[in-house]
Amino acid sequence: MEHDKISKPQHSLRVTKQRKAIFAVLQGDTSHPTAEEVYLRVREQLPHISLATVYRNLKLLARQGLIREITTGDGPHRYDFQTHEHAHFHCDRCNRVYDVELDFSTRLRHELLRRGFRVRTHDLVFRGLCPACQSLSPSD
Amino acid sequence: MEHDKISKPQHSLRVTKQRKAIFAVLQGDTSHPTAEEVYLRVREQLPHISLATVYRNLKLLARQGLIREITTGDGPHRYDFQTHEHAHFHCDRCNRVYDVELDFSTRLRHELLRRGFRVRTHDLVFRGLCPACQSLSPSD
DNA sequence: ATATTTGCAAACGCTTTGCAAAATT
DNA sequence: AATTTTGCAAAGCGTTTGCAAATAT
Repeated sequence: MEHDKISKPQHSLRVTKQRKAIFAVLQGDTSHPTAEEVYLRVREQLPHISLATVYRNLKLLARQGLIREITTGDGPHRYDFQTHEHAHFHCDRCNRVYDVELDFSTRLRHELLRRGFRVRTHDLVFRGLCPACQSLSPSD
Repeated sequence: MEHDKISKPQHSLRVTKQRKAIFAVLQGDTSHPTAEEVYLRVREQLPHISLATVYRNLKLLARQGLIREITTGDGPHRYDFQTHEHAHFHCDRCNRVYDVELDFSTRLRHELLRRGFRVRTHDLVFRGLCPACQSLSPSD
């Protein structure tokens, strides 16, 4: 107990039906759902799951690097099954989040390293109007 | 809330002492303060200002493009007097936010445009350990 | 057998809001 | 005079947490 910090066991993730279901929902949903949206979809399979469990697992899975947490800067976090290098576009109008396949970080991470920063993750989020919303009248 | 910017009339910004003080604090503080921190500093000048007024004005000034709102993805928003193109680094350990002068968006914005997106803003936030925190033992 | 995980409810941190009074234009 | 802005308190949203029971290892 005097060596708490170093001797803590490594949180071995257990395979629960809730965890599996959450992961599965995300795997089959490319819309970058929020925790609430994941909850609603998981409930179709597990009607008694609690929202807290969804939040807990999304955080956990993200920390493990199995999924990706997206911070849009407006509203709730979004979750992405895709963990590979890519950016996002968040539409001001419809709130949809689009994947943007851009390879930009290799060079930039390198620059950060040169400046002495140890980069763990990064988020590149563009905001504006998506193609669909540009073709609508400004009022509706 | 979203359609404010397109449907509301010209919001002619009035020059109040609160607004001036908030802007001035930000101008003289390169630490990327939170709304709460701005509040505490403004209170030295205007002891009766309310936190709500600070929040309101920071949002307003950011919407006008006079200051920049930074979303770190963890904790409160930060505010930056610097509005020119640059990225940020948010330290996992000390929570400091560093400016990172990187020129990356011209090319990327161009790519987004080609894909039909109209980009209004973007945010690039790196996370990890800053130089100062790397030289400390993991426990303290 | 032990550690983790769950559901529930309550609390949390940050931010926004309704209102009447005050200040700016 | 008209409109915006303020301070206050209350509510809001998204998220986290303490707990005892249930479950996975």
